Amino acid sequence: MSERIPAHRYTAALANEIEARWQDRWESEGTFRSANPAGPWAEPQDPRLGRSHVMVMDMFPYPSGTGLHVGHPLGFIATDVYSRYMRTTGANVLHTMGFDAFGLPAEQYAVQTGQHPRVTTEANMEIYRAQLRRIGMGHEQRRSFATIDPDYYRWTQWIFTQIYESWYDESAPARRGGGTGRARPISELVAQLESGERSPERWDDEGRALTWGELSAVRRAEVLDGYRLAYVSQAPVNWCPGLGTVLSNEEVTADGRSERGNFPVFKRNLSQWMMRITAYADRLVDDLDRLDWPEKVRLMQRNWIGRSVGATVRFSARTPLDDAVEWPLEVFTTRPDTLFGATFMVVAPEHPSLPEIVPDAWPEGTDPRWSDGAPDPRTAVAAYQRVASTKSDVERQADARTKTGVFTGAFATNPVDGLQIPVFVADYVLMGYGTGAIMAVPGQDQRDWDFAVAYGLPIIRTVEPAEGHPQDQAFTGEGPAINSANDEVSLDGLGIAEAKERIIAWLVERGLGRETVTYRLRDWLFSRQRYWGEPFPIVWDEDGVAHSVPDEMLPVALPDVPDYSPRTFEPEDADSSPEAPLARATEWVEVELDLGDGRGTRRYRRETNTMPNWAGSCWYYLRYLDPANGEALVDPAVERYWIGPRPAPVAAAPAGASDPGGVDLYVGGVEHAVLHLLYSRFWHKVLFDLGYVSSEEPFRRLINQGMIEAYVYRDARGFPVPAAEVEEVADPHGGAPTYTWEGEPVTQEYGKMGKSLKNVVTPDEMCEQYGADTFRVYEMSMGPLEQYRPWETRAVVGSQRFLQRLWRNVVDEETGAVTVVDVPLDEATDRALHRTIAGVRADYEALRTNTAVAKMIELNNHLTKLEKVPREAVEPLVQMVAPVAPHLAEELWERLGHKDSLAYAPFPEADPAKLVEDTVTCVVQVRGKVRDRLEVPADVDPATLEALALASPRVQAVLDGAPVRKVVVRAPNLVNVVV
RNA sequence: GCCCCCGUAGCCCAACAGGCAGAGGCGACCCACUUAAAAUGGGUUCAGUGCGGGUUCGAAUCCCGCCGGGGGCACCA
Repeated sequence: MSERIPAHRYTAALANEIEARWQDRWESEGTFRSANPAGPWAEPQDPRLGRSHVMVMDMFPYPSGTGLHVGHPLGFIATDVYSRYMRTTGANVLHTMGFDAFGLPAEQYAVQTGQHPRVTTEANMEIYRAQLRRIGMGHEQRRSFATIDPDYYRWTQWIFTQIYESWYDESAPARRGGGTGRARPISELVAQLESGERSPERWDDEGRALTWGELSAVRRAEVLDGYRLAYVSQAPVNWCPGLGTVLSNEEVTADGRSERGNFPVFKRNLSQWMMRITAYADRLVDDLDRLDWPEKVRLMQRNWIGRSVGATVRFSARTPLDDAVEWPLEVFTTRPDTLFGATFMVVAPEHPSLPEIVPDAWPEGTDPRWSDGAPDPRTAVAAYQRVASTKSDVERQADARTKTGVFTGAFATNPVDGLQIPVFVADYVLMGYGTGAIMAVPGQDQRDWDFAVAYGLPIIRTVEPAEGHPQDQAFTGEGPAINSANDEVSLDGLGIAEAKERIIAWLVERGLGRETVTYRLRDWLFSRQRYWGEPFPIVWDEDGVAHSVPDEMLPVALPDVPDYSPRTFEPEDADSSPEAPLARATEWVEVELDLGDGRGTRRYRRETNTMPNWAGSCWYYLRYLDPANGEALVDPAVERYWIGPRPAPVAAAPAGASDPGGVDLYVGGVEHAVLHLLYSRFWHKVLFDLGYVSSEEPFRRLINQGMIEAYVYRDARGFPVPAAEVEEVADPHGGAPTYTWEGEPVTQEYGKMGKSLKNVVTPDEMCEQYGADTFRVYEMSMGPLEQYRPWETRAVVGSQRFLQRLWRNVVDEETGAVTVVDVPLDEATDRALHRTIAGVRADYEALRTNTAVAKMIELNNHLTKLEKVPREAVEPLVQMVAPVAPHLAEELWERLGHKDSLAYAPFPEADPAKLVEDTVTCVVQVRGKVRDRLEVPADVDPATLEALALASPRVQAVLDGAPVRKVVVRAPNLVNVVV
């Protein structure tokens, strides 16, 4: 059996041996080291610094206990191929990989096993490192780190301190370009407060404005918290008893459950750390235009930020029983042009003005539908509030269609026509958006229409509906305004945009309203009640005032504790409260420190929350640049060199846009479209504002790699069976095949790869059975990087055959001797070679590795057919293959007589003269259908070509004497005869 | 409900900027090597581009409407 296989065939065993050897050599020679211009690793003499540079990055992995499956390295291989290609073009390439190592699974595993999460996490990282090495990743090892390294999280804490010690000054000029608004050190705000330039806006009991000097330390801290970019707030947050922690909005799904674990989430008022990401909402939206990112991701971020431009309009509410008292009630609307159609108002159940505006008794003639059978408005509103507060988000969701609400007994004055309109309370208006109150315009809003119909309220159309628009629906489309005039202003006949402009101008003039921008984005909840995360660099003094820990005391190390678990609760126990595990480490919590603020040594309590998992991934790309720097998170010259703004903006940027800088290529899954990528952009912009980085964005170009999916087979009971053991049974009648497992029929479905689905294939198995290079070639030839595709192990052999043929084109399988000959290329081979070089180069450049591989297979197949393989053809092919199959390529390169690694050997150049053919095949069409083909000189002139085509007997036969109306000539490729 | 992406051979995928539908791989079939099988090598097969219209001399490609698949958002005023 095996003894019949030629001794020097490129088998999995030989591949494995070659691969291990080259991996050792790359490591010992430091092949993938890139050169830094400054900082601790400065190598200013490195010749690459004078050439181009590129930073290539993958979203770093979380080292889970299950290791990698074949889907995970797809993006890693793609970036490795690109990096290896770029090195052969002379570029200084930075490509490394670290680990996102804080996080919930390690902590949960630690809780189960009693092992420290650091121990299990580090063991997992070792497994990942071995797996990545085995598939031939050309990562620069010395730049790798994990977020749990104290040297790393020291700087994560340092950035937190910078954010904490900053405020957003809306009126300060932007650091670069036009406009205003940037983060500034809080000390500059304190100076303004001290000098009286800015008022702390605090008053004594008599209403006299207090000066900064008159405030107590506690009240000063409170004032500053109103400005800081990181602050503690007592606010409704997402409390998840099942996980024992609070969660950010981004971590809660639309149906009110935790993204991780799928536990119910409740709104609770709790004191928590927040990040003022909302201060950056505009820049986070606007700068998306300057990035080369998938449109889909940019759209998701725009939706998440949810900027909408509209107007705030002041209505005044009063009760019929007490005419004298008027309460201003502001609404936010994106359609101020429809103000004349506002026939009622709705406020959220939590609206703070409700107690003031609700009267003691129903007004005369209150519609019985409005009162919900309650004896008076106060009872009705209180009952409604009670029901609304107990409804979970899921329940609210479920009743989204039916509109419920109750009349408050109050009326409001519509400022455009002075009409009295009833004020309702209803839960379809949310306190968390706009002002928590709306003007209801049933004519132009379907929700308001539904409510109006349910409660018998009037409907006035103020936009002329389009022809054929159903009579029983709101019209939300474009059309001329109608019924929209008072003594001073008329919108009638105007389109929506013009009408908005005119009415806003009128409202402003009368002091009744103003243009307003609102956002769906909320501040980022930044604290978690977990053990396995970065401690906050914050201590609390005995007055309850927070202080940041001085830089020289960083890192604030995570202490060892006997018990890693936060207290978790029954998932449905909404009344439980979070308890952080660190709070139990009393020796760590209670400290005496001199913060260097002139107050001397004092007693403090450490903050016991930890940072969310996103903190470490917010800025790791910056640390890759300069990981050994102990003085700064990154040397400014190093940052400017690698990711500073480029001279030209990205291709799709709007005219006049400047380049924001950032990582040249970032590849990762679309699941991080909002969370990680939004948080990271926010931190980066703060660091930019404070002058620590020259780039305005972290990731200049982003690609979302597709997922590798797999078939799942289930038995009669619906349980997954091992996919690898399933047999395909061809249908004898040519229909769809069926599947069996251990002789029993099973069903096939398509989906994710996962342990519980019993369809996991690992890179280790593939390396063992085929070799790493084959595995890499297969993954890269399955399709475009962005595409989702099914894994098919039996198809891997195609890639192996390709490498075997390539091997055989250089090495004799029986003797191991190199068989290439030093003879000049025949013309066909020469042309094929240069066409391939040109094509492969363009494909690598554009990350189209699948088509690059196809072209190389084509050339290789051509060489296979030659009697002897010329060196002049196969050497460039080996170089071209190197980015995808680096071990095999290095081995062949060495056997071909080269001493140095080909990692930096210049990529072959195509000779343009050999890309143009002397003769080409011209297609002759009649009425767009191909009727003949002509071999013509490549430089044939159109008139000659036309004559040739018309003279073609086959064309004449098709024409059959019909008059020719027109002849389209695209010399030299095509002639189309129109009759 | 709104928005985005994708439908090409039995399967995975090519087709650059509208111009010959096929580069590559898997499978299937045939042949060679083999006692045989596997492995390897050589060859063959297979769609008119989801459906219906339109623009054009010419459409997989552009436009409109459906159908199917995937994803995002969802009482956001």
